[in-house]
Amino acid sequence: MIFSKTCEYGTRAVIYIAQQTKNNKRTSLKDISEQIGSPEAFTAKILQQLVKHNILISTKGANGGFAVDKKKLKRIKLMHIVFAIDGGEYRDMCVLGLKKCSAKDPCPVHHKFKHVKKDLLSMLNNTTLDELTNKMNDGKSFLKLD
Amino acid sequence: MIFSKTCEYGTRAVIYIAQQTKNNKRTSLKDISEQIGSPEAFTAKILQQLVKHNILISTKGANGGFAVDKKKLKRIKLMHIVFAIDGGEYRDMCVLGLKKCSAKDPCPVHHKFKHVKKDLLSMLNNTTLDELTNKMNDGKSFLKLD
DNA sequence: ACTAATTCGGACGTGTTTATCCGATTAATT
DNA sequence: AATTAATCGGATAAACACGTCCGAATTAGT
Repeated sequence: MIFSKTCEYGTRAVIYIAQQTKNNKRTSLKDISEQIGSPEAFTAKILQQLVKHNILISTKGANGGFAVDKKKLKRIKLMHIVFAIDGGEYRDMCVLGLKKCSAKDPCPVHHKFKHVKKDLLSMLNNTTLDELTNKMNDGKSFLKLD
Repeated sequence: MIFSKTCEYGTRAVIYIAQQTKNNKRTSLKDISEQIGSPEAFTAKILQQLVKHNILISTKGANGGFAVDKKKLKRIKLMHIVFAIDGGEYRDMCVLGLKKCSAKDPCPVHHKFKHVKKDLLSMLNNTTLDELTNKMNDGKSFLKLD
């Protein structure tokens, strides 16, 4: 859909990990993939990527696992996760796939789409990890639904 | 990006064809793919699909080519093209990729995303082919930019 | 009738995303 | 020291999206 599957799994994982972090728990790959309903080995790759981008902290060995730096919970935005995985391509996306679609040289849909794009980007840019975990803890949101 | 490449090419093609139709010209695959900058053979497949979905009319043989039923120019919406190619998946799309994300059982991003989704869908649902070709004829929009 | 221009349909090839597997490494527990 | 539980990194496989090729069918013009 709008984001790659990698990005979807990655975001769900980060939210779950952040939630556990708030409860002072580190969480393992196995636990994560079970809780968010994602393939384990594939999720491992995604988490590695997020560690490299300093969104997650990992510790090896027994009792190891993943966590989020608590100080960063309010600083990390959805945008950071999405950009870490899918790259910054969303900035200049064009509905019709033109490489250089701009206000000056627009595709026919440009001006009707720009508001949607702006809203999407500001949503990604304003939604914090902290906020999302709160919704989880309220018990009113889910990371796995079939 | 947001739509598949197939869908991007397809939409560009339909807009170009509609523009030619307005000038009472049928247009050939070769012409189309040149004008919108898409791979010819691949575009052929997409156009076939759009013919099957009654968005385009094709005529075989010498002097053949593609056109849009003029009476439909104001009836065909961006949505119809997108749905014909990518399917109706956009209706229930979830940022986090959950199959059954809804107001009742939402993912943590659901309520922040629903406005964006609504705007996107209404944009697709309100933008007519006629309107898009007008922007082309004004010379202020492009279907090919590199 | 013949030729040229075109779409149609099916098979095939390529590339990217999604996904798995396994050995190496690290750290806690016994 | 040995065992166990975990992440890391590289190779590989499967599925899907993207793209090509070519012969068959159709139509217009000569």
